[in-house]
Amino acid sequence: MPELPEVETVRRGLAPTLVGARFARVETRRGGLRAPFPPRFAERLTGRRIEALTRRAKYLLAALDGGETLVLHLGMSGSFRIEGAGAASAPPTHFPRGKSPAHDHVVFVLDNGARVVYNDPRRFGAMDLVPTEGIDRRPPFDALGVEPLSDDFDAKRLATLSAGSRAPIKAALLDQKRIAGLGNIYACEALWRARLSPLRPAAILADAKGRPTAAARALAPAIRAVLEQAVEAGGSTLRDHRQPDGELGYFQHSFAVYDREGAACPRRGCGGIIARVAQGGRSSFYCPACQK
DNA sequence: CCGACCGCCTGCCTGC
DNA sequence: TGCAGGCAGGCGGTCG
Repeated sequence: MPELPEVETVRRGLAPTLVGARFARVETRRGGLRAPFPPRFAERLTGRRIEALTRRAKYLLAALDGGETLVLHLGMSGSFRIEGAGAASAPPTHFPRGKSPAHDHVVFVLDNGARVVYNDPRRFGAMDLVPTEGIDRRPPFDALGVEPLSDDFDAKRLATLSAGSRAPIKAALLDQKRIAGLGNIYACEALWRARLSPLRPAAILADAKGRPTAAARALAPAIRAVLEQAVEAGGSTLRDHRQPDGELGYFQHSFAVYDREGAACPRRGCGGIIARVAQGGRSSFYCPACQK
């Protein structure tokens, strides 16, 4: 599920339960996810206090006392749910599609009585434990681009990191080394808002001197707006665990173009039909009538 | 250096 | 109804 807004929603949902608490016990139910868990993972977490929970791109960072940070990534299908103290209700008896207890891979038992359970059917997620000191200078964080919701991101920055690129603009938006946190959905949605075709070369965002073009001045605010609105809505597909069933789960949202192939373009007076094209093995959705 | 492609996993939907 | 095939919100490695 998780692009930047979903990860931010998860962060906000988990923070009240996690921050200030200690890990009383950590259960790993397999040796790892996409990669093996680090050595002595559970033992190194046990007894540690979570001092802060932050987000960088699509990563969650739980800074612990003792100098290490728990790095979490949800991959394609990861989610957390909170059970016990701090949860809105009893453990769920109903799991959304695919989210069976068989895919509960890690359980964090906290000293405040809560259990934070990580579920991930496809196991594309990741967990690591790394020194907090200098974390930004080590992989994968050293390679991440600008945070699109930060003050550092604007049309000028977008132009700078696109100048001279021969990649399609859609591919450039998905490149985490340029902009960190955009995924397929919000890249499609931002391009629609900016009326730009995903097929155009990224280089059109900068002029010959690397200055932002009108396209960049449309796209940068569109990226920011779609992400801000999605965060505001609690993520497009995840609802936070303040929901009555106590679960971080699905909240279907309506998109302008994403997954709407064949539907009418929602832009007033456009009348176009949403198309789908494959780019780099990913689907891009756009309106050929109004996105040029 | 860049960009295209593949593999990692499982579940769900489609079409035959 | 059954089943093969395609597809999915991410990432990192390889190859040209």
